[in-house]
Amino acid sequence: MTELVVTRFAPSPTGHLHVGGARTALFNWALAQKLGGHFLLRIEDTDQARNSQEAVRGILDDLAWLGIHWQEGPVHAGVGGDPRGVGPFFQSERLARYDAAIAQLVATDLAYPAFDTPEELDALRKAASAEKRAFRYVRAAGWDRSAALARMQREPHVVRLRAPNETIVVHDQVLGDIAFGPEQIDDFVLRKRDGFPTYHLAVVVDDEAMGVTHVLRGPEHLNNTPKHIALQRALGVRTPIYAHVPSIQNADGSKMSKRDKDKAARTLAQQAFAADAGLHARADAAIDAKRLAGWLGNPKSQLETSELDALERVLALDLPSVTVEDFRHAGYLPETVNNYLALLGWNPGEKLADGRDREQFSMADLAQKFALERIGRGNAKFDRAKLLAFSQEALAALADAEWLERWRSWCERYRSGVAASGAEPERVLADPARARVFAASMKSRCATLAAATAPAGPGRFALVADDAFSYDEKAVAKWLAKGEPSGFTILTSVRATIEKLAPFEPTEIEAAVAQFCEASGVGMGKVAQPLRVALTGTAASPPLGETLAVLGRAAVLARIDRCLRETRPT
RNA sequence: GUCCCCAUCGUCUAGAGGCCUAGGACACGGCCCUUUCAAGGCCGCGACACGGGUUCGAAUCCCGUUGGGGACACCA
Repeated sequence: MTELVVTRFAPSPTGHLHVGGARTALFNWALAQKLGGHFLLRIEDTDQARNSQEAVRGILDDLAWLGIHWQEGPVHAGVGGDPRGVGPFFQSERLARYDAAIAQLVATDLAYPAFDTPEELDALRKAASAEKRAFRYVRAAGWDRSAALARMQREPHVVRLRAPNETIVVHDQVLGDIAFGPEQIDDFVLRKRDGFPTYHLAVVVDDEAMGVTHVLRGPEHLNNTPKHIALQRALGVRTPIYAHVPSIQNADGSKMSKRDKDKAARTLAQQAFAADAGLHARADAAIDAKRLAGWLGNPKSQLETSELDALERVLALDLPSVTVEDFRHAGYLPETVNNYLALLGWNPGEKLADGRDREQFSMADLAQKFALERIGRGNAKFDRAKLLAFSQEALAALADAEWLERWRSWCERYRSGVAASGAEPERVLADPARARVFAASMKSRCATLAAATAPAGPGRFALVADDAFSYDEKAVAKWLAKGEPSGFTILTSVRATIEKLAPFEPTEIEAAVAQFCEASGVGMGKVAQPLRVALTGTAASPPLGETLAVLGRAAVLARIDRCLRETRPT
């Protein structure tokens, strides 16, 4: 009888999923798929101090967007997971289980109550560090069990495990066997003063209760693993298979974390305020002035996610993307994020027919090919340029209709930001034929969905009103004012051709313009560039046929007229 | 400070003792294509951290050095 493979992702609800967490979730999901097992989601909300419903919702939403679905876990108002959803798996709702484990351990004298105050422990730690030795909690000599148990009934206390006096070997599937000597496992806390379990207890009890067979997690947990094994032995339960994946770092080698955004925001905000004191008024409208001042002055403080978002918006800060939501906002496809993340520390090890390594794969490929043996051991730096290149390629590979659908829903979700940039997606979306041309011409020109609406982006010209763009002076001088005949003259005559043209589609437009060139004996550039300047304000745009077709005849004529009116010297 | 982990082009990586003159991708540079901007095609630049072993033979195994990362909470 083979055991059902169960993997899990167990985030604590402190904000949107960051890339490291997303990759861990993805790997766990993939392993379960590969082995025909279950992937479950468990919210580790045992810290009463930092814990938010909003964050839970955000994480669930992030996972659902990525397409990482759980067979077992929280059921949350239509977000992600299996509709049969077993759960909810919130540790805060499972306190009875942890207490039962504690009772068992205390009864067998494998755990004991301790009454030290946080201040006392703090003093001990300081003393240890002053003497340059490692602090290790040990039960005082002459400890009286029955007195302690009696005292436990009436005094606030924590419960600690009696750490075993033995070396514990972790059989890590990525790193190999790692030995931890007894001096590295002290009598750590299992249950806090507030009655909530610590992470260590909750994780061990739940992994056992949920039948978890494989634990894939970040490297920060490696040193916790011997503690977990010690606890499993005390409890008399199995030890799952462990695998620790390397961390994801910033370009400078520091660990990639949510704090990076906060730090970058402080620096950028200070610069912005220094450059323009008037910005203070705008910032004050968005977030509490006192909070803002406190945060600016104290590098250790952090803004709430909502405050940070508000500040980012009003000051137009360009903050680094670190969470899944950031990348979604930045216009990446979920499959691209998954693909890139998976490649950070894992690869399928396949060669393509042309000799290149397989780097691009789908979720289905991942589910089929994922294997622990191919997880790398070194840390990986997050390379935004490569992600962008992946995004570019994935977007270009989409069918026009698909691109359009993705772009439409992106625009809807981030409507306010799109509007703030001055883009009006409805302008092209309103007409299916024009929308399709837009999609086709944006696909190879946009590395992200957001690029299409960006203020200086390639789709800009099609998304603004006919009188809402300005003319690049240099382009006007070079392509309209100069030459014999001048661009203005050519514009006037080509206008007549355009006015009569039907159907108004890329191929026909291209042909008509080519014919016009032929007939009037001027080169293509002499016609195309003046048209581009008149239509988009600049000399750069998609091919002429696409540019005109996207705008539609009425807009094209209106823009030519406006250009003649506004830029032609009288 | 103590403990743990890691180490191939700038970055992600392939590499399981001879297939390695170390392969691919991104980035970068050049050329081609071209009505502009892209996209695409071709070419180029570019790495086994260092020092000792083991072996007929080391990027690959062992030891040390150096460098990087992580952990040392009543956070997870």
